[in-house]
Amino acid sequence: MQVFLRHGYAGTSMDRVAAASGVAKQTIYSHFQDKEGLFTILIERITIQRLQTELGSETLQGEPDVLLRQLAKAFLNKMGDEEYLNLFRVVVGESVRFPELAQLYSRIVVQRGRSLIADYFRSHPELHISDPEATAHIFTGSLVSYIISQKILYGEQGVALAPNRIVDALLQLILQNRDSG
Amino acid sequence: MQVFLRHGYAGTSMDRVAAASGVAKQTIYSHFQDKEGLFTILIERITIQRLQTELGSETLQGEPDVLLRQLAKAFLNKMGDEEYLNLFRVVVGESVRFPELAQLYSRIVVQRGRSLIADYFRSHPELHISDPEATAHIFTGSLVSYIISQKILYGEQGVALAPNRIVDALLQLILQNRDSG
DNA sequence: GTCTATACTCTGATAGAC
DNA sequence: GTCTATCAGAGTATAGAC
Repeated sequence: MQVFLRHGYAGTSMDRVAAASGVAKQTIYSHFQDKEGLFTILIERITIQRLQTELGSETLQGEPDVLLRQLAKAFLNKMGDEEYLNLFRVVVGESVRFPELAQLYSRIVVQRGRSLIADYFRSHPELHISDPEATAHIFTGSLVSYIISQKILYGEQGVALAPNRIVDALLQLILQNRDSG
Repeated sequence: MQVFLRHGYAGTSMDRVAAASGVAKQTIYSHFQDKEGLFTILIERITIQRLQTELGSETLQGEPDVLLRQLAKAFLNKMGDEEYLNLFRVVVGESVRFPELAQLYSRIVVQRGRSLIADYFRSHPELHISDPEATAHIFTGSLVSYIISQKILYGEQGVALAPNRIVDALLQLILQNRDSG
């Protein structure tokens, strides 16, 4: 898995996989059909595993300004992890060759997170959010694209943009229309 | 170039490059140092070329609600183009192996677009945007992540989210605090 | 055309489970 | 003693960089 995440599908040789996992090549081929099957199952496994690690699918509760800020921070932390970045890189990089994996990732990670937040927005009508789904996308999307531009495209070595500024601006936009009561 | 964009770096053979470009392999090696050099120069070239096609680096002008909507639509159109999607896939997928390319992409495409919009926000104080740079990131980032989730991760085949809903929600958030005059 | 890398297979040997 | 899983390595056919 580490090898695939680091070198991508085409850049990974079965010899290296065997060496890294400490087993004989033959053993791998007795458990998995071929390279493609191994890759597919590994990515599937780690993607689903990520879901459980991340959001225990609990419903979100708490004061909007506190909870949303906390959520944003947790989100940035999780996605900033090197293993997570590599998973994203591989899924995006191989999305043409392995569209089912990309779709799995989309369903499991992206859509799940978005609807969790959308539900939260729906349960807080005082925020006056007319389209919770779209607003939830803006919330998560701003954070995802921040990680992409800073950590994946190494934009932080150019003009760095502090994470707090994104979070502050985002919360200001989302909360500015709520009832004062 | 088409071959690299479609199959990634490791997945591209020089034989195929030669066949696709209609020249002999030897000719390629007489013009470029090696596979890595060819790849680097091609991606550099198309990235820079994209900049000019996209935003002629003109300053943005016009009424916010009109201009921003128009800008968002144009943005979604450009990024939804298949060649553009493939460029993004390759740059992200190879960002560990070719960090300079990722950074070039970040500087040329991401940061340039962001500061163009930030400048526009700065020139419209009636919008009361306290952090133009961060807000510009939210604007572009929401659109980029929309394209990623819909077109790259094929999320549109799951729960589709109409582009208009994103744009509407985004404009509502950004414009809701402006002076009525 | 050359030389290397790679996906995948075949063989024979080793070791533990019952 | 048989069965099953594993291992190490040689071997094949093909693709690929140059």
